[in-house]
Amino acid sequence: MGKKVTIRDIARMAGVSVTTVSQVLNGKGKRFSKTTREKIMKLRDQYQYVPDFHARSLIMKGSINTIGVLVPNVSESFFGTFVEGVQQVARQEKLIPLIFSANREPKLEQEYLEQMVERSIDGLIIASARMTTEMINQALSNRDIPYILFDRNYDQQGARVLTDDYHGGQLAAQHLLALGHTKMLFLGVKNITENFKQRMAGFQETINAQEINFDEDHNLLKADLSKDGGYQMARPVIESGATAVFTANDEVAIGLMRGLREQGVRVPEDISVIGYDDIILDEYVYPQLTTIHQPIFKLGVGATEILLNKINHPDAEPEQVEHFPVKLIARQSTGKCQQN
Amino acid sequence: MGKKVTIRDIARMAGVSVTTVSQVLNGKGKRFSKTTREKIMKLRDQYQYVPDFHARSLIMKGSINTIGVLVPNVSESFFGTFVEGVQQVARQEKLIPLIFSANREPKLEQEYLEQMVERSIDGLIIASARMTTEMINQALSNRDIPYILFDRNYDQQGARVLTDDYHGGQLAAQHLLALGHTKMLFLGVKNITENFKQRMAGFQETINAQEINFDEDHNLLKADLSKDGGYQMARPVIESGATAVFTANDEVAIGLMRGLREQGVRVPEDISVIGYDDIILDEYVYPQLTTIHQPIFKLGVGATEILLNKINHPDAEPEQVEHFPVKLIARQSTGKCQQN
DNA sequence: GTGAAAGCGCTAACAG
DNA sequence: CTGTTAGCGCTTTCAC
Repeated sequence: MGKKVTIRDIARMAGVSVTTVSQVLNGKGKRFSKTTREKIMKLRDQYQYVPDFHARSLIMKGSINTIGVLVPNVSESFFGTFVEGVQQVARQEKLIPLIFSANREPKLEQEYLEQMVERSIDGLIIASARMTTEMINQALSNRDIPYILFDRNYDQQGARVLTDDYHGGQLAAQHLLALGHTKMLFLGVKNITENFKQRMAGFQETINAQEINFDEDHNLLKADLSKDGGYQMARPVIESGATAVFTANDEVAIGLMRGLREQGVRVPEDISVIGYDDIILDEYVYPQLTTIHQPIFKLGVGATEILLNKINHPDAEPEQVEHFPVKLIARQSTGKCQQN
Repeated sequence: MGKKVTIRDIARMAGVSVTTVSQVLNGKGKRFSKTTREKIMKLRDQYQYVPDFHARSLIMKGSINTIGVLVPNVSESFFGTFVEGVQQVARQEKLIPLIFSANREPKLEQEYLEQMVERSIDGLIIASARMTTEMINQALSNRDIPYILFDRNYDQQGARVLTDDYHGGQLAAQHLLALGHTKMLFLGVKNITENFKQRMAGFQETINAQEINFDEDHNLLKADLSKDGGYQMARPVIESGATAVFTANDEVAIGLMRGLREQGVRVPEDISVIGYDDIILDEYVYPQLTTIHQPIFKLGVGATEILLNKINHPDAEPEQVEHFPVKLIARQSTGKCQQN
């Protein structure tokens, strides 16, 4: 218990040189005698020698097998599942994922990013819709650490995994239109980012194509991006007179449903609600939430795979982008428009 | 873009020695001329010099301001909230929390623990009910890294934050008894750990004291510790004939409620359900979940504070234990027993 | 005011 | 088969 055992201690005790110990312990010791090897191994076990990580990575730079994962908020189911996807491939590849949850605060994101740089991680998965490429490069001190982007602005550069948010918006609109709704609302968010913009654009344009009016002045409401955010918007939603609401994501939808219920509004009889993401929760709320499915876990897997690829082939083609499909999952929170 | 700028580069460019640069950059440069200082600062900004973390911690061991947080599963709301608590104080204290989510796999827990040791973190928060003190010490290579335990076996040694699980079980029983229930069930988990044992003990003994029968053969069912686990147990719960169920935690309760609903059983009219933890979700499900409240966020804060204290005063009193209160939150998932 | 030198714990040529 | 030497990037005496 206590003081750290160094490679030198082991060497001294074994009566050999430091090199020998190092080599043997790193499996490069074929050339040493069996006796020596065993002696060293025994000593290592006995004193529970663990090589110093920092000393090690000081020399073998870049090969530490650590990746950083920056998410807005681990405690959201969406990012929790995403991280699980990352972890799955990380484990296969013997990578250690360092998870940073920045609480949606740009300053913290920046800080964590810098931390990761200092710790010379091998690569980075950034799931933040807020940061611009510029901010990222800034935080990365213009070093060429491979990173991949997720859930964020399309116009940025960089390798990334994408889902078609525009199409997701279309699917939501088509579903609601097919159910006969004409008064529809998009419950967006205050700090709008590109992915949400796209969802709304797909939604809006599909509706407008049916010669049904939808414009930002009358059919757009803004909530905080959370369950509570959705909850708070129940009254405004009711007052809007809409019969169907498409929300920025499932968290907002679940909050909204709670609010509606407390106001005595029935879902879907009075108002249909459709969310976005397909988080696990959707099947556990009542009524079960109709939503646009994103393959969240797979996104985590995909992001990690692309990153790995970038790490292993730094000189490869410039920007790798992988597309993942979205689809409609019709459950119980949407129904025929009853207002005729 | 590219190659890393070292302190030597800066020194060379400034025409001074490495020492000077180091001193100036670490704020210990009062003794240097203003000109020199400014020159160095300028160069640092210009080349975006960031000191190498590993080189640094190799020398100044132990003062890196990093703590490790090992949780079973970040994507569970409970641990997500807990981690947020940790982060709050971490940020105030300028600590970087490294989050590891071990997916409830002992092997992974062990592996991550070893990783943290290698990276010479300053301290450790272990939220795993599975690992024994022995396993932990083993993974920690018997080094004296301060750590604190959470959500786990009481009989273990070590500083920790605790809530009174036994009392929580009592509260649940009292609540159900007051509602007139006599046929009660504890929906426990397969891999039982001390915290769950305690909950059940408090529950069971309170009930037995009323001369109502409750024994493990008839009144205990075991589920996987997850929403799906609870969901799967709906049928057995119904078949048991119980009018009230106390679940191991809220996740299980929420899953169970979904299962019951799908089987056409009403909550609370037919069966009352009471959970444990008071996760955020409880207010968003329908009916809102009655539960035993644990101050999850505060537990995270408390754990971190104790750890910090241990780090800063390694020689202090042996084991610090902080107790946090639990309380009953009566919502809508429990009601009067209708079976008379 | 400033710098030379030592060394943190480790690995990797290169000699023997 | 094994050891010597050099050095990763940085901080820290201590001498000039």
